[in-house]
Parts: sequence; structure tokens; C-alpha cells
Amino acid sequence: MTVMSTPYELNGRSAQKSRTRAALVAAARDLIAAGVTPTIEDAAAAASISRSTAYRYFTNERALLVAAHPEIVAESMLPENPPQDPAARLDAVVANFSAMILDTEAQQRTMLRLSLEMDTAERDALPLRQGRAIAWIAEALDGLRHDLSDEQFRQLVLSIRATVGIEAIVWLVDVAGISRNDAVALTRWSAQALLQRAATIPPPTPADRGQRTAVARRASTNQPTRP
Amino acid sequence: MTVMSTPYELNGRSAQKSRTRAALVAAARDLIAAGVTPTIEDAAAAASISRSTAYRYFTNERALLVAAHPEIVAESMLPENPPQDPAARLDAVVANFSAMILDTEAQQRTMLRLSLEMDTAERDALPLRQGRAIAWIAEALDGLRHDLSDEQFRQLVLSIRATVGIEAIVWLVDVAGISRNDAVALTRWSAQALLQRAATIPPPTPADRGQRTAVARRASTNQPTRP
DNA sequence: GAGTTTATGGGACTGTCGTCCCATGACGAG
DNA sequence: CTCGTCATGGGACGACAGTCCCATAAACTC
Repeated sequence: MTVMSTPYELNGRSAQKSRTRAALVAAARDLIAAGVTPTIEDAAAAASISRSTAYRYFTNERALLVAAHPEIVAESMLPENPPQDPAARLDAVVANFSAMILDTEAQQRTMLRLSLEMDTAERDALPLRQGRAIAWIAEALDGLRHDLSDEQFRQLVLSIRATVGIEAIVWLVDVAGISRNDAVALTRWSAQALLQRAATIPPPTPADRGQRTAVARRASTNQPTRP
Repeated sequence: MTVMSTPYELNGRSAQKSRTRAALVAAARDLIAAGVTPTIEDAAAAASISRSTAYRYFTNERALLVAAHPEIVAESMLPENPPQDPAARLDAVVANFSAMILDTEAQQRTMLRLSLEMDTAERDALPLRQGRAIAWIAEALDGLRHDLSDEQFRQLVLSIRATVGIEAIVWLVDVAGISRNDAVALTRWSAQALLQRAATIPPPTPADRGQRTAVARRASTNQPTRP
């Protein structure tokens, strides 16, 4: 039973509303492009729209930023004449993907932060698109589709995406303290490792679950459970 | 030339100060254990300390939460009688590490969010410890120390840590939408893949940098550079 | 024990985020 | 053209984060 309160923009004078909304999003995009992460008030001022009205369209800053987040529109991350070898294809895709991440690092970090600030309810209320990385990686590995089950193929793609994403780069740069170039080199190497292993031992599928290896003396800490 | 303004607690009656500070941190820990992320005001009230005083110790909520973040004190993540085989050792460590992450998931997410909210200056002003995951993984792979150069060994450890950390699990669960158990299974598999590949093709070291593979038609987007 | 230092408490203040209410003016239907 | 709907603008409001100032009570010194 999902609560379906029709969003503000879908009843009444929808043409006018979509114009206002578009103006807000455009203003927010401009501000983002100028290097700041706008608040609703900022975007409203930039769009010459009153604060109250802006809040009718976006209940909080997160909603605005999610809506204003520019989508990467590339259909593919493969080069012009893509190689046949899956490893080479994957490396090209990961290299391009990483370069794109570094180009748009500020926004990637912002979106990552936003997704962490959202609770579960808010996360599936906002249309937070997950980008096309999965499709790009899957395209690179197209030659392997018949060597793995659909489920194994998907798990492999997910593991690669989890390894080469902005989160991994953020950790490698911020916490481990290595340079961005080194981080990218490492994620490219890691992606190759995952691909190579999939050829011999396919990734585990949800059906494989259940066998836990021996768990040992666990860390002692004073942690609660989730609220 | 680092600015060295001695922190509030280091001059004057340092004993008393460390007591109040400890009381604040303890109150914050209790609140965290109760499932909320306390503000400075919350922690002050819980510790029966005035708001003004609390702000003397922690300039903002992030500083308090970083200080209150409970450290995982385990010296090792290996089981009682650890196996010899590096792969088995690594799997045990990753399994225990992942279980610890899931046990303390709320705090791990909070710290991840905090680190993203901090700018560079704040990040190295606050003693944000990076945990012992690197030491735990390195211990698991001790048998390989002589098969790799120090630099390669370190790169391998970093790549494993980047693959099995909270960031990867958050992405797999929140964005990819798989279950926590599946996410852990996948990171364990990925860690094995990285280890296995290191045996044949060692991870790239910073010295290896420079050779970029062909980069292709890049994604077009309207992104700015960082501010 | 008297006097000085100093950590603390209380409160005022600014700025921001988000909510709510009401008047107004533009749009559209008849 | 007129009337009612409805998006907008303006402002008040509460909650919260963070800063600053001053009085006070505790702790240390002699």
C-alpha cells in the first residue's frame, strides 16, 4: 500500500507549473555549474521565484538537488571501434567511466552524500536514478553473456560497479590518501581481477547463500542495533 | 606551516576539562547506542552540561560524532586457529569484517556521511581515524609479503579494502537493491578475485602510472569543475 | 582563608531550513 | 466580459546550529 498523494505539479494548471519547475531546475543547474550546491532559496532567487513557491515544488534541498542532478547521457562508454576481447572492452569502459567520475567529481560526491542523508522512505520517494554504469559495464561484457547464467552475469556486473564507483574512489583518495590517478589505476586493475575470476569461479548468486565460513572471535565494541 | 591554535582542552585545568569532555562523549555514545545521532545540544542535555560549555569542546556536530565514534578495538579479525592459506585467511577476515559492518551499520553510515560533509580542511583537522581494516587485511595476507613488493602489497590491500568496505555495501544495498547478505557474499567473492589476480598480475603501483589505454568518445555532460 | 584564575551556565543574537497562512493577481470557463 | 479557480508572493513562525558576552561558582595559589 503505497501512499499516493499526487505531487503538486500534476493537478490544475500543469503547463504553468511545469514551466515554474523547469525554471527552478534550470537555475539550480546553473548554480551547480557555477560551483556551488544551491539551497532552495538560492535557486528560487536565481529563478526570480518566491521562496514559498519554490518550496511547493521541492520539499527540501535534497529533492531539488536530485532533480537538478545532470544525467550523463552517453549511451555507451566503449570507444569508436571497440575491441572484441571482454577484458579490453571492460578496461576501456572503466577508464572512460572513471574519467567521467573525476570530471564531475563534485557532483558525484554531492549525490553520494545526499543518498546517505536520505532515509529509506525518502530514498524511494525521490527518483534517484542510479546512472547507466550498469548498462555500460554489461555492454562491455556482452561476449560473456552465454558463459554465465543471467544471475551470475548480473552479480559480476554489480561487483565491478561496486569496485569502480565514486564510493571506492572517494575512499581511496580521502581515507587511504592516494592520488586520484592511482585510485583510478587501482580500480581498473580490480575490475580486471573480477572479470578474470568470473571466468573460473562465477560470482555467487543469491541461491548460493547459506554457507557461511567459520566466524571467529568477533570484534568487541559497544554498538547498538539499527534504530 | 600549520596553524597551531592549541585546542581548548589543553591549557588550564586540564583534568577537569577532560572529565567534562569525557562526559560529553559518553553521553553522545549512549545516545548513539539508543539509535539516534545526537546534536551537541542533545549530548549536553544528556550529560547535564550547558549548551555553551558543550560548544566549547566541539565546534559542531561533526566534531562530536567523530569523537564519539566508537573504535573497533579488535587486534585481529582472524579466527582462533587461523588457516595458513592466504585465501582462506582473507575470506575469514572479510567475513568477520563484513559482519562487524552490518552489526554497526548505522554508525558506519553516519561516519561515511560525515566524511563526505567535511571539506579538506576540516577532514585533516578532525582526527578521523580510518579503522584497522587495513591492518586486518594485511595480517590475513601476511604470507604474501615476500611474493610482492611492499608497494604492490599495499596496493593489493587497499584495493581489497575499497571493495569490501561500507561504501561498497551501501551501494550494493541502496542503489543496486540487493540484500545485505547477498552484498556480503559478493564482496567476499570480490576479495578472493583481487587476491587471486595479485598472484599472477600484481596490482599497479604509482610508479607504473602513465600508460593510459585508449580513451574513447567521452560522455557529454554539462559539468563544472570543482569550486 | 583571601584573592585570583578559569571553567561553566545562562541568555541573547544571527542565520538557515522548512512550514503555514493569507492576500493578490493571473488564468480559464462560461 | 465576468466570475471563480488557483498559482504565486509575502510574511510570520518554530526549530535548530553556531557564536558571543557576561555573571557566577568552582578550583587553584599564596
